[in-house]
Amino acid sequence: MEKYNHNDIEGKWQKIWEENKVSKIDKDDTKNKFYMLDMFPYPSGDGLHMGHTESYTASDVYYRFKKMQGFNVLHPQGFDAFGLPAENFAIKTGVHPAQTTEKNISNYIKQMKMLGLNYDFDEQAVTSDPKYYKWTQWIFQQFYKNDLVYQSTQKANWCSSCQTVIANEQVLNGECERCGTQIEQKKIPGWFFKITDFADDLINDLDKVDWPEHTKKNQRNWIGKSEGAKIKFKLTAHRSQLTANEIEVFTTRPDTLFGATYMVLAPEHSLVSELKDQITNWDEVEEYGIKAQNKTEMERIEGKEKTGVKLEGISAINPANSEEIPVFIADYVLVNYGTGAIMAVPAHDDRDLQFALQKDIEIKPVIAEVKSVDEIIPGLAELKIKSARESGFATIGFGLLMESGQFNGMNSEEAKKKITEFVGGEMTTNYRLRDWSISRQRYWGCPIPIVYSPEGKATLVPEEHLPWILPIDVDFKPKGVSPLGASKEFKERTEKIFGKGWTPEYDTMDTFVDSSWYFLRYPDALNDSEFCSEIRKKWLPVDLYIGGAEHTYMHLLFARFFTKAMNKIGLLDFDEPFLKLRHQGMVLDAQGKKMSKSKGNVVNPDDMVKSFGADSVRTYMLFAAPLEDEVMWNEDNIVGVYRFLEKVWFTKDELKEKSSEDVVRELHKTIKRMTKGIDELAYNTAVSDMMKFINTVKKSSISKEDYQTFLTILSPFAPHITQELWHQLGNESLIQDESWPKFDESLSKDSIHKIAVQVNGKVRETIEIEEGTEEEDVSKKALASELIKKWLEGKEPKKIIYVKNRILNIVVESNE
RNA sequence: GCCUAGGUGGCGGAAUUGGUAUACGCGCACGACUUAAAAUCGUGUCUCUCACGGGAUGCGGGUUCGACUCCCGCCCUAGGCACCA
Repeated sequence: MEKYNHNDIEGKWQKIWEENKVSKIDKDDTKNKFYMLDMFPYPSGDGLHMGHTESYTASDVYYRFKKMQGFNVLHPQGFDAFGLPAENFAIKTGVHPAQTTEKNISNYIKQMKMLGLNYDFDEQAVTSDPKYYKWTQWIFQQFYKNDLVYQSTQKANWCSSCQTVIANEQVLNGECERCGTQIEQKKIPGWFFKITDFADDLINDLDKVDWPEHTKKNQRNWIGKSEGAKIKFKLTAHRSQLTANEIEVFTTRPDTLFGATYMVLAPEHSLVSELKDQITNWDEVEEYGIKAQNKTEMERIEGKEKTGVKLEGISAINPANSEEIPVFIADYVLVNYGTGAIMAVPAHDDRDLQFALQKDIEIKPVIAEVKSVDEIIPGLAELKIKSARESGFATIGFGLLMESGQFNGMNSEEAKKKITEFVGGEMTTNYRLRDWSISRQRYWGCPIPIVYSPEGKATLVPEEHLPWILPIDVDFKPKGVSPLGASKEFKERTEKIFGKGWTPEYDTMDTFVDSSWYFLRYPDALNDSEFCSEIRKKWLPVDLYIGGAEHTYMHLLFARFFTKAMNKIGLLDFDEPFLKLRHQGMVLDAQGKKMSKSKGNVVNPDDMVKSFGADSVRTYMLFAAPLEDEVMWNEDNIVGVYRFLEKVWFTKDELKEKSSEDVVRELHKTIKRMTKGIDELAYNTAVSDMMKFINTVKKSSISKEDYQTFLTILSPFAPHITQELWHQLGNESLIQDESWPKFDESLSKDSIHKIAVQVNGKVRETIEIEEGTEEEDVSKKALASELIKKWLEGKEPKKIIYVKNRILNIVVESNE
């Protein structure tokens, strides 16, 4: 008996597969197409991590399964190669990001091949490659021409010491992660994509796609559509004299207008400075404004503590009841959501209530959560106030209006419109989604193909000059402007083409732009004259997309936006990029902790493959937990899968003329379950089904033919060992020649069922019945059992419930 | 704080979607083989009880003949929160 030597087998077949180019497909043949897409990795210096390993194996299994089912499967891979880590590395070491990236990519490819992942690396998409980003820039141009791009400013975290914008995640307790300097919020000018134009489509079209429900829910919440009203409040100053100023608020609850007992403006609201002369505590107001400016958005909205400052000398008039109410600025109101101002109804909004309790503002309930007027008891308002003060929670439900003048007794929904009308407001829709700011003050990104005239007017770089190449003569150290500003070549190139005094745009694009369309490139990755030819576009859209749940919001939303925008322009004839989406969970260490370099608990797939083989690593990754759950990488457990493969290996030496009947039945059952299981990406149970099968075989006997069928269904998980055995049995190429086996429905079912017999819901006996036994006969058999007779204690059954082939419940009495 | 998901043996997990809770794997214990060990094979392994039986799916309630599964209220963990990818 020959030992199972995974290293020899895997190396040998990987070499043969590469030489025979088994990953090549005819891309012009889209008749029976299936587009299987992976989220492409950022090629970091740490190499492929275990999360990639799981996700890519999952897709590789599905790819092999579909291929065996006769589909022409596109299964590409590429690299999201622009990004900050390479740039930071360059700042530290001076090594150019292009060099780092190239090195990392070749390492990634080596690792992917080592895992037996079958990609065609001749046609990749590498976002930092000018051949790729030429089309990123070209799409930017199309967006620009179609009025989907504009210039504006946005607040960002600014580190004055590093002289650069930094991400929220690099801000620790308000300080720069790198140098500890206090972070300020600075207004940065830049380019924006009009994603909000598509807000409604981005919500509604989720109905068209097969995605996890929670992912859809998250996207809807992120877009945050809310129906409400805009209502204007007049302002008074100097002992209640009306001023010319008004505050417009956005509210989703205009029905509670009579309960608005104060107003809040975002500290940055333009009206605040306009009212400077009327505000008698200006110093305090200004100081608060500066503090709020330097908080990140999350610091402002998190936590129960609400802060704010009353604008002394100013009041507003509640347009519903003409009452004079105080006006505050508070940082829990954000300037870029709604109108940047709110009417506050502490009785019916938790945040308003918290603020009101701190500032001792009147709480005025105006909604009774009841269905009929009779249920509104006297003193209800007082009760509600008391409960709000004690619990800290407002009542936010709907119901009938009270304490609201002529609207008393009206239901909330109707009152929304009526009250809005009454005060001259307007019903409107508001979104949480903001336009996409794509400018980054970074080097290692796609240059924005814009140049400025000496007068400062922005113009597109004409298509003939694309790719608008990222200059290489730069110093990576940030100096307050984008690194591209330091390039002599870039400036000279611009002046040479456009004339003296012209300057290029120095910012690069958000790397999310690159990854928002890469899947459109794969079908025709080598095309120099189009981003994708009409023939190759038939591969699109993606049939199945697998990737991490951490991309639930941004990447997936941006890619959907790109698809919709390109559809609108006429570049694509579909408007959803990913028909089916599934996530893979995170891979944690054996203690359930996230793997990170700083913790020193990173597991390297190379080492795992060396010790256990790619087949074991692949199969174990998928066996350890459901795909979408977290996987704890426990090295001790992988031996179970290794032993399973060894059993498969040695079974080759024990083949018999004929399979025993239980093996035949188990085989058909296993094929049936695997066919369904792989299709649903329920890989963990699919692997356990195969283990059960082998356990049956060990106790029985299997023929060569049935053994080969089993190798076929195992091959997507463990392609190397199955191919080797396939070869040893005298066959050619499993992956290229074999099709997915069919199962015999009648053989896949048990003929005898063990069913549980319950008395009053408790299992008291198990009986065996044949397939197709009538309910009556099942009852008879059960009632004839001595054990059951004993438990019935001679009482008459009240009710008998039979669930086919599963359970029979005899109800004698309820337990009273 | 807000949005979303999840809590089942010593551990990873299974449960035909409301029908015999703990499949499969790891670990552990005992046995076989061995001078011995490793490997392999076999048996056992939720818990309390001598037993008859009873109790367990994060905690507390509810619906049902029957609840890991559905409903209500808590607690804990994870992901995301717009310049990391």
